Amino acid sequence: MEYDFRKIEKDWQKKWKESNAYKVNNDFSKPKSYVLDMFPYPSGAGLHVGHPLGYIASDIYSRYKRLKGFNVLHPMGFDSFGLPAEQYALDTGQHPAETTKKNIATFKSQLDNIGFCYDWEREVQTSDPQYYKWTQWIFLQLFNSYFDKKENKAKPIAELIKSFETEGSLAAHSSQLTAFSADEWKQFDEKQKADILMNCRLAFCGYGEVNWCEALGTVLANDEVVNGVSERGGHPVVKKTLRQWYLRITDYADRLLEGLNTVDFSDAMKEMQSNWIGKSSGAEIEFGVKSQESGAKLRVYTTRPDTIFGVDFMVIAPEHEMVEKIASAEQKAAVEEYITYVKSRSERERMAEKKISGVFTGAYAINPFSGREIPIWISEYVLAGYGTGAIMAVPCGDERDLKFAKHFNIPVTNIIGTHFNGEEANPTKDAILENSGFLDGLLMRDAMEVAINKIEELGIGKRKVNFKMRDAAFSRQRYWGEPFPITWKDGIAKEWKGDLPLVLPDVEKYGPGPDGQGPLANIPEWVAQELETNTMPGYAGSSWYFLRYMDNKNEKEFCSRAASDYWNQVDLYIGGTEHAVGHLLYSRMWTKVLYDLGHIGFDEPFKRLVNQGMIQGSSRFVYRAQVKSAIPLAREKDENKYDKQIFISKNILINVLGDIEWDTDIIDSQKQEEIYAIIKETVSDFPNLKSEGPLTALFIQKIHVDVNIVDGVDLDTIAFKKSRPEYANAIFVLDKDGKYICDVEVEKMSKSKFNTVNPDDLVAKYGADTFRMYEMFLGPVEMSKPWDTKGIEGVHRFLKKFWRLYINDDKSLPAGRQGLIVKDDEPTPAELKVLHNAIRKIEQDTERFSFNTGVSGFMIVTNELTDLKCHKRKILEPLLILLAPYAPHIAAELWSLLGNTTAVLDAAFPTFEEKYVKESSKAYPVAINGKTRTELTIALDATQQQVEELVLTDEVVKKWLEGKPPKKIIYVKNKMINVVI
RNA sequence: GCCCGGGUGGCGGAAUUGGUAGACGCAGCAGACUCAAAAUCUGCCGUUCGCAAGGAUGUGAAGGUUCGAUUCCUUUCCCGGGCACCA
Repeated sequence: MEYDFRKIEKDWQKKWKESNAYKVNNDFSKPKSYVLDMFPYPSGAGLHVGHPLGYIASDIYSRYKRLKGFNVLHPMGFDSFGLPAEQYALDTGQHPAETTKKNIATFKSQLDNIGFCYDWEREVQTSDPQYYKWTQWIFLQLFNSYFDKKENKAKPIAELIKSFETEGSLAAHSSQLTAFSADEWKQFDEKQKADILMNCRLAFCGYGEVNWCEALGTVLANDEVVNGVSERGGHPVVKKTLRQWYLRITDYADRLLEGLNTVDFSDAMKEMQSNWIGKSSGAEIEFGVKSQESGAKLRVYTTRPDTIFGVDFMVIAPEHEMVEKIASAEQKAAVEEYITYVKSRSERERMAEKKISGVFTGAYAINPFSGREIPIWISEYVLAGYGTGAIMAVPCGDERDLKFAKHFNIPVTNIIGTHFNGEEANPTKDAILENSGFLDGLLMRDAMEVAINKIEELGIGKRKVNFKMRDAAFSRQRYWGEPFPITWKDGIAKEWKGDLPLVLPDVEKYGPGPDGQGPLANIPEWVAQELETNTMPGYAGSSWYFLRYMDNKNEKEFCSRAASDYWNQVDLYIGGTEHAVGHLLYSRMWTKVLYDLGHIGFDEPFKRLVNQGMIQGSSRFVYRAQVKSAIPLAREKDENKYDKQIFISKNILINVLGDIEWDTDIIDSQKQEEIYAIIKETVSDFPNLKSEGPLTALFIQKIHVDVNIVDGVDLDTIAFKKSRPEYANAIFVLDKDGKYICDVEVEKMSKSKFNTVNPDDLVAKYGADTFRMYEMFLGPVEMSKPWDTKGIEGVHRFLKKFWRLYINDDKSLPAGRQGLIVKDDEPTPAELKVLHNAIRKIEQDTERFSFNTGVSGFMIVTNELTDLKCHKRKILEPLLILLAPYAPHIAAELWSLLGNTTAVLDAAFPTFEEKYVKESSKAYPVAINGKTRTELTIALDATQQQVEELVLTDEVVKKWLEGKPPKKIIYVKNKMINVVI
């Protein structure tokens, strides 16, 4: 009886489906565990082997928790709104809903193939009107709320309106609001009131810059812009200001920061989030400006007010409102030219730029303490959105400022004496200040307070806490997203009065609307209702989906309070670090808002977060030789002068060309001759280069080849010929051993690089259990690594070996002697020790997410029990329960073959018992000066003195001591012994 | 540029708290079984010197702390992720 994984897996998947084995009930009597994966965007390319890495980990953990007696919620769904489906619609005219539906069906069948324990009845899809009904509802909660700065929480905006009527603007506790009295408020007209309220709402409208592509008439995402032009078509892209929705996430900055102390995320993750929030304290200082326009003030934000005497120049953002006002007549042209240049640059480019650029405005700021005139510059490295969009530059203490000063020959003032060497800036806070007027002689650390106090005293600035984080842009000029339930009349935004959901209408075409508006602006009926034409961004639906899984059929509420009180926080959330600052911060904010408004009972969504690494693609390349024109321009159109395609094995090229960088497909003429000669050996009718004329040359191109037809680096030449019609008559120039060797490179896994591996293929060949265990065996879940299918055989072999502990599959034996060989004999102490070591190992490794070592633990226990020839029920039955989370199908089959009528899914995880693994002695490594030289078996309760005596009688130790007494003998109980000589 | 990770044999990786570097698996080599193949089993397997016993060396690089460093500290190189409209 062989391990027939195909039959076993098919049968069990069917049984589990029929018996609803994965159905999760809101059974409030049991302890709960909520295990969640970041749900996928259902791309047209389908699932590749990178996707399931986290899903398998969470599936193992869910099944493990179930064996431990928990009611486990482990759902799956789809983040099904998004740009790629819309782009596909633009290209093909197919409705995104149609393609999305198709893609989801593919994803689901691929997921089911791997044997996950999802309860599909709880599935959510963000583009489903029954789902986005509640996304819209939550948006309205945000729209109808404000952040009460005093209570530090969201409250209904109706309460604010009431307070305005009695207290005026004081009620908002906001410095940004222009002051008004209660009476004034009552006098305001509707528009004035609406504008003030808009400044308080958690979801509000403002103006923001977008990547505008005039030629395409549309707004582009950052990754659709490459080197300042559109990725599609290469059209110019400029900044354009559009009305946009925003979420006031900055009001939650402090709570988002503090909340990190209450969750179990990695330190790296917490650090990334707190850096993103970027809380800093310092001062805003106003400088008088000497320019054509008198009375202008320049407000800068600095975290180092103690360095105010070291300011040698100011830098303001090119977008800064003062630029036009202060630029001098002589500098005007230069300033305008610079601003035009900056307009064409993306924010990313501006920050990543190593080259220093900038222009002098011709104006000067006045240092309020020294009266010094400080030149005001413009540079792209200062962004308008950060702080005040203006900085005071202190070159002796800031590297970027120093580089700028050096580049433009601005003299540098040293205020920190010997701490500054003139070459490198020193950002220390521990220097004694010099050249610093009233701060002279103070330690910088202490001078900060002194400086701020003085600044406040003089009324030229104030203490200020600043956040780097900006409010989250929440609208897109796109079709495939949630419509806003908002109408606009006379410039006033109002809640749409119809019943949610406000359904996304069909459109004729997916192209942009007029004036940079989204496609919805093309629908007369939509516009006639004065509905908002923007749609919500991708992260809207994903900011709260974990709540919907708890109660996804609820038609009255987004999630009943009973369900959210029970399932509560996600106990374990798995996903990639690429979501560190986007999705995670947004969903944390939404959770806090829902909590503040009393809709849920917790204000952090994810209790524990585990990051899964990226699976990269390992691309394979072949080298193609062609005879073409030597002139680059002509070569583009030029046909290959030989009618067959010739591919040369990598090693042959390396022998001739060395291990060179392949950034060009042209090789020098002498090497061409050598390669030509080699080709000629295989291809006798290959055209003579010279006879084709002097303008003809040999070109070698490096071309991606599908990894699935390469075994390691050996190309399957027959499969290759079949892979494309133009390769049908390909000729291979092979190595001496007759092999075609491919080149290898690690890249992102993507269809276009032919390096994707479909889990379906591997499941078909080795089974889901093997696939699951192999993905885990690859390495730690958190680590990124390139995919390599080699090695999966080893895991498959292990499962076959495991099978043979239970079943005799020796075909040479008569049928009667094949089959189950498990006996009811009592196990020996050695066998019990092996089992209990395994229980401890698997339990620990599963708890700490070390699935790779868990798999190797299974291999070890299988090897050991095979060596012991152990076929005893009391050992092998508990072992099946250990294996069930990792390889559920084989475990279920053997469990049932052992005669069990209950499901292994609901067995009880075996209990580890110390008594079976207890040792009385240990083989200690004995090191001389830290280098292990021998081993001594010593009782675990031995004293230092006993150990020293034993060690000194050892022959190996004596040899190293050469008769001299040791300086010291270090004995660490249960670890090691070190003899110092 | 800034922030966060990672770098250990031919390859994936192990070493959980500073304590035997290379568990487990792949690949490779040698052998057993077989008419043969597949499957399975046994042994070897970082580099280097040595017949061997044994020694030297070795965790990206350079330094440091320590009886002892893959692990801690400093400097540095390379690779990956993020940087606000991909999801």
